[in-house]
Amino acid sequence: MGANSDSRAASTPVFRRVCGLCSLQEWCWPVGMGESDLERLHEIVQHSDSLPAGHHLFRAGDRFTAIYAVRSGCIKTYTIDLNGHEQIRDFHLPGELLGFDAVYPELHHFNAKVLRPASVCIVPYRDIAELSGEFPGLQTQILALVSRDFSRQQMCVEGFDARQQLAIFLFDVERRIRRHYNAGYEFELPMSHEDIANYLRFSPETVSRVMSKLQDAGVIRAQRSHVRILDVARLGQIAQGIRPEPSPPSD
Amino acid sequence: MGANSDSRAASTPVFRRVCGLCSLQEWCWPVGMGESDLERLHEIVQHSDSLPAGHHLFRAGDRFTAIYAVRSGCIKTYTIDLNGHEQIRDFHLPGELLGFDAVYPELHHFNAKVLRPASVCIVPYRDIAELSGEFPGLQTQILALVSRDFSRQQMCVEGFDARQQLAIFLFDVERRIRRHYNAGYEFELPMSHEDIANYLRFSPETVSRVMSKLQDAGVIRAQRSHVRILDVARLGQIAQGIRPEPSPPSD
DNA sequence: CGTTAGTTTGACGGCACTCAAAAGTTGTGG
DNA sequence: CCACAACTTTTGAGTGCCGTCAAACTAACG
Repeated sequence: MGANSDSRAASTPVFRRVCGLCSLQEWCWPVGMGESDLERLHEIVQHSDSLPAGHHLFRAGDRFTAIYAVRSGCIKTYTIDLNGHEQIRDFHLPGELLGFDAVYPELHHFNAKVLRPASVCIVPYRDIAELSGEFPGLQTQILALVSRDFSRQQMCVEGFDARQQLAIFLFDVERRIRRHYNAGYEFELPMSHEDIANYLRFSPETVSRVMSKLQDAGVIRAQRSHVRILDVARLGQIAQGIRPEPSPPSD
Repeated sequence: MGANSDSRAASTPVFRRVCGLCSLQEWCWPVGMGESDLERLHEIVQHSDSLPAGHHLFRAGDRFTAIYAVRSGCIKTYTIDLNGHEQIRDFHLPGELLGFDAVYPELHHFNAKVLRPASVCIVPYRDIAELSGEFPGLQTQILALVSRDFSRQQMCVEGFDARQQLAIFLFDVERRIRRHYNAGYEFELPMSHEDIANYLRFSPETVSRVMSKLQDAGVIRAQRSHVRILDVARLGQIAQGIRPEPSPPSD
């Protein structure tokens, strides 16, 4: 799975070729880290090869050993409920972390499965704990990242109807994708309608219907998973529950 | 607001009288802490007097300075959306923490308001960060607490219909209350039906209706906010989405 | 080119929301 | 102690959104 313990060329600082070049570094770890810190960090981070769709990073019940950072592709975390139905907890795109759910009690609550071919960084938790002692800034950074993901994940539950929830979802996913691949509000949804429906807790048919309605309204253009946001402002308004009706903000 | 800087009698270790006697200590902080650690901890923790219902611990937009631990009473965190409607994020009962939402970017996202007269411990975040350097176990403990609250808060969104969601809610609240006041599955809901409805994202009428149905089914006995769980096992099954119908687990 | 999985579209039904009013509870002042 | 007001909870009737079931359509893959 990993591709870490290979040739550590002596002359050039190897972390430049891995963590140093990684587009994630500004997101994942404090930018203020010095070179020696980065080198130290690189020693404990494992970098995976490309993982095929369907591959599991970990499964519910696995012992918690590491935190993962997505470098490319898409990974979903999910559980299986008592009726055997899949329940998706979150989608993880490049620049995002997963595995924190398991910090306590050191067991994974979720399954993590690759949706689109993905490569990840694997950060052993024990080493993080050690490093935190040396660099107080690191633990603050970790809490900040957890806090960020925490806040974000609550967003999609905020919608009052399917239309608003889907608008929030599209708005959010587009923004997260654009951070790494800017393509002018045009993008591929890395997950199926069925997965979206599962995540937002409605049926695949509803995803389709609401997409069509948004398209009819001229807000987006969507054919299957290929989406282009035509009216960003309007989509944002819908996501925020602003109806083009009455009710001035002065309540 | 605080009542911390009063007579520190020299002879008896004062932290015993405050943090040492506090019923929260086993929940809030590592039990493995030595006496000197506890003493140090007590120095930085402020203990509030009883706060009246309606009092705000902090408001959205406030600068993040401290984490709060509830000692008694009930506190709700909520936001106000663009239409001026309150949206409750969570209820905080004795033994639980709040304020972590603001770790990044050091601003509170939520309002925190006392529902039932409450007393809290106030832990300045700067001091926590300092202490964490000395005691590596502390930051692990904090992450664990965040992780615990994180997991718990996701529960109530898991229900597929009002019946299941309310069952989850009652089951959860009863358990959390019983941790500190064991009264044989009989308890007072510390929040109004309107707050419950807001939190679970349905109408107060639905709360009433579903409560009545659960009572008719002999699962609970409920008059207004006074609730007694009659059939714990059944309530748990409802919460887990188990219908007394077909669908064997072999899918 | 056939098979399969995923998406779109339609018809129908049920759960929960809205509107509305009655009943119960809490707080205040006489 | 009682009367009244303000609020919360309960109960009922009507409506709409979304889920289920079903079928047609499209894309992907061998």
